[in-house]
Amino acid sequence: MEEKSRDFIREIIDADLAAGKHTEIVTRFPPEPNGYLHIGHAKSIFTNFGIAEEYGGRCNLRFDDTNPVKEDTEFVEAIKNDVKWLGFTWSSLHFASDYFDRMYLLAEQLITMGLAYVCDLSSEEVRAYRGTLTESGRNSPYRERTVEENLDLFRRMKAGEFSEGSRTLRAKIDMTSPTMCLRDPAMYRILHKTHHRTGNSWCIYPMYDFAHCLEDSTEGITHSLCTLEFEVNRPLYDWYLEKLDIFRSRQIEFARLNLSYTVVSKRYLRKLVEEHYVSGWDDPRMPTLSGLRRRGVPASAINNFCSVIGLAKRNSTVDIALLEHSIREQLNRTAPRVMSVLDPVKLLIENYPEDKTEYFDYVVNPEDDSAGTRATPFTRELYIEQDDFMENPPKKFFRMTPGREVRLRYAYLVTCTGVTKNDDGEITEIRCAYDPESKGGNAPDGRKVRGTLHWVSANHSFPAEVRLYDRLFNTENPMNTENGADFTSSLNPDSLNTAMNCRMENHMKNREPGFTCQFERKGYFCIDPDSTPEKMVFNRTITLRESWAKLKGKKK
RNA sequence: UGGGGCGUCGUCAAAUGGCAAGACACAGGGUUUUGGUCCCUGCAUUUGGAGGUUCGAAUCCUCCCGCCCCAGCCA
Repeated sequence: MEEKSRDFIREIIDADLAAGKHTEIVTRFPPEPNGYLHIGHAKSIFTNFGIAEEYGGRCNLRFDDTNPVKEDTEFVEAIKNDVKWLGFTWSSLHFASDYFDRMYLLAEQLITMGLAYVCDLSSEEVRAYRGTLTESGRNSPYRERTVEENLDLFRRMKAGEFSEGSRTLRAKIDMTSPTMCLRDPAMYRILHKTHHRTGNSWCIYPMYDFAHCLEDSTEGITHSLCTLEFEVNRPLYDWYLEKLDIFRSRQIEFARLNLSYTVVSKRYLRKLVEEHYVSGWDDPRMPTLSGLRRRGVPASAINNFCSVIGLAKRNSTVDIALLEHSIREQLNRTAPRVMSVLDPVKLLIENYPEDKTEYFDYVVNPEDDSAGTRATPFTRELYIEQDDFMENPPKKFFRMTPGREVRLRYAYLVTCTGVTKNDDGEITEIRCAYDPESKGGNAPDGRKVRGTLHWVSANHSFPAEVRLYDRLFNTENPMNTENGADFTSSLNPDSLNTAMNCRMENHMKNREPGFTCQFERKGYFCIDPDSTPEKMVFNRTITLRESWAKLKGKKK
């Protein structure tokens, strides 16, 4: 059985189950439809859906759409799509706005119980009456209105008789409470705004604290999992459910995900999009689920990452290397291998017949025997990677260099015989001689050949665009800037480099956007939706681990 | 300086009074027709600090220190 230790939430659930509190575990993922989902949400999705699945229970998808000024249906569809992509199926789909009638009735009930009142204080006045962290607040002058008056006023609020912001419905709790949210929190505010689902049928909208616990309770959510910042709101969550005497959902808070070299906050991601630092919510550099998907990150890698980082209450920042590891691990197992030359230079094999074409067996995926082999054409004129050749190489460089023998993967051993340069001194062509006895790349006498190069046949390849992505930010904590500078000052100017003249093997021609593969020795890539049959576009998902790059860096 | 939380390796994170897991990162070595993968090895005598209880403490007690959250008619 599973040796893995349980996190504190599963321990609580186990205890609740043991105590006979529930017969079925019900959770929910409750996004506000005001932006796109990001990797932080993936953690919430993974735990909410994951726990429900594990306990044989249910998990709902619920849109927390109680604020019409921020929300939009555009986001609803995108969010549903992202949740499905991660591989989860909601038990049922809900909208907080579907419960507006019920919430309204429960609000009236609280008024009737003498536990809520209509307050005419302006927002500034409310703030002044609220007190501070160390001084208690004062009662609103409207606090002692009669039930009848409150009911009448609240109904007229609903009917649209009052202007926006002129009144609120407040819970009557305790203005002296050291817990700020218990100082007569607002339950309803007046907002003469069109809601994306209810249109103009409402002009009063419930506040989060009042709405959320009712949504959970209504759906029979047994464990309402949310992030740490809601910990201080829990007394209020419990207060509403207790006073109304309805199903008691239990709120449990866990630490939200922070990732190094990344910004995970809707507000800042929105800024990146709106001010065009990136091409959109699904820009492959964005930590949004749509961005990661377009980048070529498999859903399985994200889920694996979520399981590896664990669940706890302490604030932490996960090293992005952990995510990168999950991505490589997944892709290594599944991605077919391809030889593509990103920065081509011509390689001429002088002693190879001009009109000859040979085909070599190419292992599609060494990690997956069932992927089989493919025939790859080899001719006299090839392309190789420019940085696989150096005229004056440093120590430990064991690629091509004048006079040295290297292997052309799966084909032959070749020895560099010279180079051709243009007037600017740039290398336009590398020349070499092959050993006909080394067919397949095997040294006939067992001589050692350290370097192995990838290549494509000039006449059996086509040009394509490749977008080389790197981290969006240069600093570990982009929010931590020098003397108050904006977080955009942490942006990595080299997060995107576009290579326009890459050479692809011909068999890549018919592949569709989303197709993922490994360009050998280079990294994992996928076909971008911008791709057309005339001009294919690839995204680099992530490089391979590069001990050579590390070595180079050290020498410098 | 009110209230609510949290401090275990560089980064995540277990251990629930009985010899401080694991992963990532890092370092070294081996295999290799990808400088990839894979495989070995090393990496906290000590758990924010100081006392105390105990045969025995990361776990219990006391005091101290540090960090996070709350003063929206946002969620």
